[in-house]
Amino acid sequence: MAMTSALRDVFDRPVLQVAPTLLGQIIEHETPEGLVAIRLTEVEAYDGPNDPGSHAYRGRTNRNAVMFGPPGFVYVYFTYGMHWCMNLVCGPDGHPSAVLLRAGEVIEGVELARSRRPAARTFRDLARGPARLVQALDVGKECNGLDACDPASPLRFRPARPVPRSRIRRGPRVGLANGAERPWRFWVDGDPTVSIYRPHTPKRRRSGESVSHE
DNA sequence: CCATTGATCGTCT
DNA sequence: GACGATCAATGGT
Repeated sequence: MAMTSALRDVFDRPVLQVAPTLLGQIIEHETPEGLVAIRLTEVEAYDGPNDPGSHAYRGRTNRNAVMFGPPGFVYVYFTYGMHWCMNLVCGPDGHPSAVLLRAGEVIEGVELARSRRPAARTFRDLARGPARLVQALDVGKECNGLDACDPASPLRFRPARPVPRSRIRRGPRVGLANGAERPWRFWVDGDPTVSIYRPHTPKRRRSGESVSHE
């Protein structure tokens, strides 16, 4: 079937163009428990083969396969042994780029989101961070490969008024060992739900563990 | 507010 | 075998 729709056109452009326009727009997940909707306040762009910070930098693997498909689909990955994060695939079919959804404001289903985020002390912490956002939505690996542009998909993109360019800031990406300096993180200036910046910290070896040759 | 640290396992080399 | 596109708890200022 032809993969065309006005909604998909939002994502079928270079990822650096798409990323800032997603701010202010909405991602929502409908489950048997109910609906949670989040207005995006922070995202990061990852540009496949040219980007040492991207999961697609070293080519296609089983994990990143969705990134190599058509735009508007959901790429979910597992990290740090315990967290899930979600992206929306951008660019033309075959170009592995995507936008990581880093933070947002819960605008529907606040009580449900709270029940899924017992550690969140405040409203603003419900989706303040990529793994937190995914937890508030109850997204996991079963959502990998879903079409966010299909109105029948449980996990879908809902267009809304984008944030004006004048209120958008950009800066280095978070938590990357390589490519962090590229200013491909975009956020809504002054929004309390934007995540706290943490630079990459290499993993420390526990004392007593051997150090390889050197 | 800030800095530090442990948790935990899929993925790739 | 090493390392994460992270978070929460803790303790200090």
